Amino acid sequence: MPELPEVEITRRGLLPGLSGKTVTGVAVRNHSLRYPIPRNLPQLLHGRKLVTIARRGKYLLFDFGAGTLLVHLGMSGSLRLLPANTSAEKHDHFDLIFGTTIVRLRDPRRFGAVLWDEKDINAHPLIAPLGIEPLSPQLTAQWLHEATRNRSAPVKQVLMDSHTIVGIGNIYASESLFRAGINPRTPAQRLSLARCTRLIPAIKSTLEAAIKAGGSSLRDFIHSDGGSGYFQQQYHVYDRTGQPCKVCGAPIRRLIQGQRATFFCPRCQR
DNA sequence: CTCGCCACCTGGGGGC
DNA sequence: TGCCCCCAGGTGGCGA
Repeated sequence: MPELPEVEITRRGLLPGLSGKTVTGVAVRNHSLRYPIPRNLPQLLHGRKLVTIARRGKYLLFDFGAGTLLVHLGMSGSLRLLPANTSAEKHDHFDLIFGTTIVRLRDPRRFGAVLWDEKDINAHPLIAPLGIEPLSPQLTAQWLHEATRNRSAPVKQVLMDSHTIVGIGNIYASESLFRAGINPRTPAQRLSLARCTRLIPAIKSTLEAAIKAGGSSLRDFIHSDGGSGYFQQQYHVYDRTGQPCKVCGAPIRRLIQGQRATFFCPRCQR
């Protein structure tokens, strides 16, 4: 389910209801996610007060001051705020309980993660190697141009490489390249500075639009089906194989890059 | 270093 | 209805 916008929408949806609250319990129904959920997590978390929720890439960082709970939603994860007496369903693996309110992780494919760290979170082995935040002012055309000079891989795959830029997943990589008019197969090192200058605002506007679309139905996203904000997105190319380009009418094409589907307009994207 | 491929896991949809 | 195959929004780890 989640790329950066969905993770950010989740963060914003959870924060107001949880900041300053104290953990009264933890329920783990299935430890076997991408990494095992620590066996002693209930003891580790009990009685701790949540300071805030941050985000780094697609990781949610529940900041308890003296420690951090890392949560990754994988391909199919979602977090929702629910009344504490809500019965758990099949793929509800983990609850963080704050009195009468719980945060529940549902993740059918179990590619997600729930981990605990008491050291400097920025030094955590899963966090330290992460690349630049796409919505930060640090990400500029010049930065991208320099960062791609030795990258022979297709630009689409470089956009999805979390050690370069975080948060851009399969959907928004295709959508950003469409907005920028760049063919996804272009070797990243062959992007001119002028093309980087088109691509950066395309990435930022794509992600910001998705956050905005999700934010407009935040209540639904967090409180009901976990996905309603997401599907209001209007895709230009993603999952539109054979349908006419909304700009030029040419049929949208699908190809495989790194075992992932890529969608693009062969006329608008050169 | 970078690249390209594999693995992890479950469920939904289409074809027969 | 059942089976089989393909597909799915992520990413760490491997060998080359």
